[in-house]
Amino acid sequence: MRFEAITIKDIAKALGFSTSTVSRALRDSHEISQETKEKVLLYAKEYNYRPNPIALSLKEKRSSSIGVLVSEIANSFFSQAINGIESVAQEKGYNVVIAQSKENFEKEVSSIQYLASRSVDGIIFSVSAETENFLHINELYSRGMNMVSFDRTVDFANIHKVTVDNFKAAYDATTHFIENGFTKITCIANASFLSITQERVEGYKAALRDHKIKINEDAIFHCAHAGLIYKEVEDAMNKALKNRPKTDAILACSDKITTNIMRYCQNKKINIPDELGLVGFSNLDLTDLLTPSLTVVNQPAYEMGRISAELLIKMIESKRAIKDFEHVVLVPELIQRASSKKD
Amino acid sequence: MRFEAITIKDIAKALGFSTSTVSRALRDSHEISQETKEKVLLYAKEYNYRPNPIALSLKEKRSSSIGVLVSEIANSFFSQAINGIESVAQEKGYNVVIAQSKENFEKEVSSIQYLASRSVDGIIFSVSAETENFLHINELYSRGMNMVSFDRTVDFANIHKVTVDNFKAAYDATTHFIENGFTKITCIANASFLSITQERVEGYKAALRDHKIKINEDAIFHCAHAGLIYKEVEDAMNKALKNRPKTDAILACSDKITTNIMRYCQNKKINIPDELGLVGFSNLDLTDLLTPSLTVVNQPAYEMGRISAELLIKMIESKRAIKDFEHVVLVPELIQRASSKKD
DNA sequence: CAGTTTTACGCAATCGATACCGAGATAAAT
DNA sequence: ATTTATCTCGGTATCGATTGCGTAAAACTG
Repeated sequence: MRFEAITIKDIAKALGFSTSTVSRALRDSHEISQETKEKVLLYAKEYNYRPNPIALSLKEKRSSSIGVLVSEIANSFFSQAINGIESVAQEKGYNVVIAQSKENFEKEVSSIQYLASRSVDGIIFSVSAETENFLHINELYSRGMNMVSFDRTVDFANIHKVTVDNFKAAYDATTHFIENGFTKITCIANASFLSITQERVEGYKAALRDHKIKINEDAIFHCAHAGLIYKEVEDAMNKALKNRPKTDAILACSDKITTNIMRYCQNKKINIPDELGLVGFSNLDLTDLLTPSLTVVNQPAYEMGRISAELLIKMIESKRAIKDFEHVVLVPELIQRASSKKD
Repeated sequence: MRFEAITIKDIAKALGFSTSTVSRALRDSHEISQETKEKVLLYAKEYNYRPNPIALSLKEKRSSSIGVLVSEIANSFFSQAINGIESVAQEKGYNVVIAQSKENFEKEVSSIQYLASRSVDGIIFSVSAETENFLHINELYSRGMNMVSFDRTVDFANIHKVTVDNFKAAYDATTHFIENGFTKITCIANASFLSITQERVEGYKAALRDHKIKINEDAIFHCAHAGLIYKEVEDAMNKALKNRPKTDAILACSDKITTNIMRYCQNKKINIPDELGLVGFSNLDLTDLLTPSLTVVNQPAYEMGRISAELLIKMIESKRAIKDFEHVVLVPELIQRASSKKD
């Protein structure tokens, strides 16, 4: 079955005009008489005429749609970001096409090529946890695709980037621990080559350094699948608590890692914060309801999505190639709750 | 800036063939010599040729994309459902265009018209909490748009529907309460005209009836904005606990209502389950970590998304109009935890 | 060897909308 | 009265890919 819409040709035939006349009448051209315009507009309105965007896309060589590539939709951070992207896109007359990498490199490559082959006008992306090289991104980019990198960004110089100040986020979280009497702080983060991981780990180290606490590289763990798999978090926690019996706090550097650490502590009956302090990066809106309520680093995901979409659309609609690339850095919020405060 | 892809015309010009020959060579037509085919395929591969989907759409009168209308992406149920839709779409070569109603009727109407005007081949939708009439759906539907209704469904006879057994879900949850010694059970649900609300309320009532517990209409509350606004849940809770001082349990009939009730109880220092039992509809994966761990009705959102997409794509690709419409009813799962069990 | 079939390709229309160019009709200017 | 604008409108190419139809050359038949 097929949805049949009325075309400019139908209107032309019905009213006895040519398609060019109808087209011009609809676009309120000065070279069409008032009388003709009225007839056409009336008919168009009555039959609910809408220009076929596909025909327009072919003609204009643009599709008025933008692609979004994230690792997973069903992740509060990304769904909030998509929410922001979608809201701007709607305002500006674009639609949003979504693809997921599922933290898998091959799927990321095929997804991004899929988006490109679907003729999107631009792509907003956050790389997967397995993405060590950016050839696939670079290839598309150098062929002229408009792209904005957000959250987990890439090391190109000339591309718009929208991130949060991950260094500061981790620095503040670590400092918060120290100020609350925790000193044996373990950091469990995503894959080591991700931009966000490096920045967060650096922030963590800097805070320790500034407070004259010795940095122990064995107290830094990486989860290759972004904490998606419980076992990788479990392994890290086992090692963290075994290697360093005095570990008194954990800085969890991603949403899923945070959740899985909570689950681990519940399974192992580890009391938070008495036995172990916890601060996690999380965008879930339930963290205040956990027991103990969870101290979190909350990222302005919606805002990141909005800004990314605005930058991308500005780029798409720009007449000439962009020379000045922006790197927008937003400020994450440390929400202090019970999980990081000793009695 | 614009992304320039190689076209069939470029290949034709480069190799000295006509576009028809190139097209047929790429499609491995029998009327093209082996030699020519090899030349064309080699060149196409080298320059990474991909057919322009927009041109194909115009020709084939289909866009290979499906629209999804939900109330909110940043809702675990819907993001999981979209996840399922996207996975099927990817397999079958479709892309997914997403629109949100934000539980607002006007936005739903404009969003669905937007999707239709974007030439999607079909639409999967769940109506907003404000949607009392279905004229906008019916209008599109009668004009031949392929549509699948999921979750919050509509009362048309001839449309594919994918839902869960909401009656059973509420019946089982209520029975579970009763079996655990709760008898003064209040039900807080979404807007009264939503299909899911009616089914859940009926299930709740039936369970009471079957256990010879008097049904009190004052113990049934409706949240017009699906619990999105804290105040509406707060108001309902205030009335529930005031009007019926003996209320000993709450059946929360949606994700956001559940969360907000938790928040309310925390604010008011109401102990769950000692003072008040709680069972909520929720698809969050954190509910086991709450204190007390939350008894939930978990809906197979991912599966609902997959099935909806499969039905829709089958419909799109069917040669003739569908006559037999399916109503797929999945079984939600009651996960029994601490919030609904007295010591 | 004349006639027929097969092979291998090109031409042109099509999808819907737009825009350049041209042209008839009327009005205004010389 | 003739020329020149001006106003309105139509014809047609275009975007990229597909496909029915036509056809020249090669291969084959009797």
